[in-house]
Amino acid sequence: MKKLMDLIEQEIASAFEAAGYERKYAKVTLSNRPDLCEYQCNGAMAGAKVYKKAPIMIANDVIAHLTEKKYIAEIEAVNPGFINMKVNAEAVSEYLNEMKAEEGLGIEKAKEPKMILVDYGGPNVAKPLHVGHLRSAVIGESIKRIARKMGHKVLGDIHLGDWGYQMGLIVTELQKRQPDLPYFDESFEGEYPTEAPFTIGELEEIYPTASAKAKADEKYREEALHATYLLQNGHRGYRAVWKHIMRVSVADLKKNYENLNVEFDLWKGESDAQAYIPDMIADLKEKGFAHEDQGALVIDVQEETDTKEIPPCMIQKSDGASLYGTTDLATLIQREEDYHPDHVIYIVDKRQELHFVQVFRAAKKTGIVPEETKLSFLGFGTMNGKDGKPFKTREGGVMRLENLIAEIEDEMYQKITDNRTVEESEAKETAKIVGLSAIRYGDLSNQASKDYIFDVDRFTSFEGNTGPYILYTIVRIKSILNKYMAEGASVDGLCMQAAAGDSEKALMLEAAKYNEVMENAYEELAPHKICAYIYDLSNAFNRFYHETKILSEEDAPKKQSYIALLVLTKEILESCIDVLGFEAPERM
RNA sequence: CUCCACGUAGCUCAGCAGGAUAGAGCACUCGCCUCCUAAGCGAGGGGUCGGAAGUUCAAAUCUUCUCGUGGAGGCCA
Repeated sequence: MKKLMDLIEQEIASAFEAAGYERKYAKVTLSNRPDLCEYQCNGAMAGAKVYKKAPIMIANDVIAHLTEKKYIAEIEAVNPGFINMKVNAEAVSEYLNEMKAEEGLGIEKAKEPKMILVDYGGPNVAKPLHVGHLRSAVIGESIKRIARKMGHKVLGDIHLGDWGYQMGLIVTELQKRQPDLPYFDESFEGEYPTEAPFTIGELEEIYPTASAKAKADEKYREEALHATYLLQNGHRGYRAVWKHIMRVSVADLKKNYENLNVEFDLWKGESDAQAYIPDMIADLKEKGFAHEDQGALVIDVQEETDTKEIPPCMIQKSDGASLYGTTDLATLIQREEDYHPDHVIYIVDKRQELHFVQVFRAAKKTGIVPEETKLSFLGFGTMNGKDGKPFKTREGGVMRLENLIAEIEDEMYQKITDNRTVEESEAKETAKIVGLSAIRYGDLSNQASKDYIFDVDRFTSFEGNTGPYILYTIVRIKSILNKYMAEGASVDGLCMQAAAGDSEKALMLEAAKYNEVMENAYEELAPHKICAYIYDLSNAFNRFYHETKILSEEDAPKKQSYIALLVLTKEILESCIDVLGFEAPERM
């Protein structure tokens, strides 16, 4: 359904037209002076020059020609030329009733759904997830869900780092430790064991050990490089080891992402793109897109309008090996073949921006990706500790994601048991749910592109702009609705009446913004706008709650109207937190 | 050195397709539970929006310069 602001704008636009002014000046915005009005239009001032009239005259003119007044209840021109409006409470309640009855709470879904692919996560196999992986996972998941909410067809791809030197290192170290394994017996022709020769714990230890050895020992490094080469060229035993690594590691990653409530539709990785590389390189050479430069194979991506030098996109090192640009391009070929996406969104550390500029340009220039396909880079900032420096453990090491989650859950558990007496198992479960909201909301409430400070105390607080505060608000509503239903009444099919009080109307106007906020968050790929919105909505609800005795209201239609408003508020909040990737408990 | 991002209250952050008195939260001071979760609500103090010019009727928002911080700049991702 249409946005409330657009409905208001239509009325005022007709008045602009009737008064002889262009409709485009009728842009309506939310009032920045809530003490004066609810909505405003500043078009009279914008048009003053064109029409050579004082803004206030235009404003008065427009008001005089306002004939449709379904939504605009009060309108007033104020110097120098503001047009201030208040909305008809009756129309707002009707709007909300319609919204409540609709499937998607009034969201106007895309008429032509796009195929969108979100590339996020990006963990390396055989390495534990650390806090650096949090942002990509949380932001990507949210972008995916927002786009889905807007009616698009969206696939999330984890894009595993599962190929290359790191794998060679593990194979080499494993061979040193267990040389008798059949994988390393060149004459072995039988079936390899189905059981992996290591656990995830061992794997996580093998990699850093091997990496350290390679740095210290040139010979070891060469062995690892050779193992990498053999693996990539189909060495039977190494491939079998690689499959074990993948199976063990992916199982562990799935578990960890599940704990974070992050779900990938595709578990593709760099290895999947590998098959496309030889043809791609041959093709790029043949068509003249790629040329040799200082021994490496590159694609020029410099454009005339550039103010700075953009280095070429490198697709092959001088030793013939491929590198991340190669894989990223090949992955695009694969995606084009498999899904033909209209839009690919990369959720990656912002420091990789230049690399993606190169890849995007190369992809477009070479026709790997059609001209009309949108390629977006959503770069996120660093997660810092309280000291403003990259987040570390107390000992100064890299913090594992699962440890961070556990720490937050403990903190939450403490708070829950300190505040109320709850059963052990329920407290644990609630701590988990609320803890996750604290982490995600803490991250998402900041603009993705900026660095932010991860402050455990602040994020787990129940006060202020935090996940727990939002959940607390939802729980409050649920509690009232449960009591209402316990009296034998049903919450279904109730309708709202026009708001009688200020806090009620404020809550209603806030609720009416839902579809607009969601659309805007989608267009700008900005989950933090949803956070800001539900914080406002929660505040509006809590104010209303404080002044209004809902269950003890004696006027039955009024009471039902309150309940209907509560149901709608709850549904909006739940829809928003779902898009942010967490949910509300029954009690807390 | 070149390019990019950021700089808003003591702290953490919004606002930045220009609009009226720059907003929250935390912290600080005060008030509100015989009443649906006080993990709440209300009130108060706290700002030359890093600095300087410019564009405009109007600049935190746009442009240029400048200072500070962080980042990137062909064979790691």
